[in-house]
Amino acid sequence: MDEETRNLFRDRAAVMKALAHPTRLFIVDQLGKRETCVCELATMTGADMSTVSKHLLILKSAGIVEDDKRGLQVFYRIKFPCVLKFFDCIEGVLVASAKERLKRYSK
Amino acid sequence: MDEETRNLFRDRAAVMKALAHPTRLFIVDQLGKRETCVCELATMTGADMSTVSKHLLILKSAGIVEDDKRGLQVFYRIKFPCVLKFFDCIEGVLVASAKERLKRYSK
DNA sequence: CCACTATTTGGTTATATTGCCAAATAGAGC
DNA sequence: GCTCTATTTGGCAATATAACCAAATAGTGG
Repeated sequence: MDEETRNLFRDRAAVMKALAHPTRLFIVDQLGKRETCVCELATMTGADMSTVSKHLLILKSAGIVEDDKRGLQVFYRIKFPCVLKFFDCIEGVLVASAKERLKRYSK
Repeated sequence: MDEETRNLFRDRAAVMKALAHPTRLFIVDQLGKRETCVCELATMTGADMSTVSKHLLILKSAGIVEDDKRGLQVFYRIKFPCVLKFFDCIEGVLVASAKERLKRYSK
């Protein structure tokens, strides 16, 4: 594997990494419905606002979301809706795993 | 956010996490082309075979790949090709980020 | 059974991530 | 300017990940 290939997969992994957290996935899912401010996301997730803010920074740095300050509040929205479509694929993986587990135990 | 929702996003994140590593992304990409044995993946990635084996276990536990032992070798193949389609989305995110960075510096 | 090869497992150390608290920043309205 | 609210930033302790080496396991062929 050459340097360039290595860099390509490092960069791709960085984007995936940004998505690889329950709270961040929830946030992305929510932003897929409508743009939402930090305070509301904090209430929804039950996490500290500073924690949510950091999660949002991670998503923003990865280029997945963008923000928009209006008055005191900062609204975040999703930049790449294609990310949302991936959830169905994930869901398929989860369902299949659950079925296999079920089959294993019922034998 | 109720317990059930929390669990759902935890499970989804677990799958994303399995994908959120350069070597594992490379492996998934390669398995998308053809099933491949551990030894060849080790050569391709330049990583220790034990390291590759652990990465494969992570992907397998997540339900993304499956294995098939034939003789001394263990071949891995992808179970959910839809994962591969997500790469295009990621690529879009990366290209957009690169463009923005370029624009910022050329001003 | 022995030697050889492919793979997995265990263990250790280094590094990265997370979440909380406290403090800093920034805009709104009196 | 002061105060209140929303957000971000800094710092720290707890936890999770990763990579390497060595050792164990498993199948092959003499």
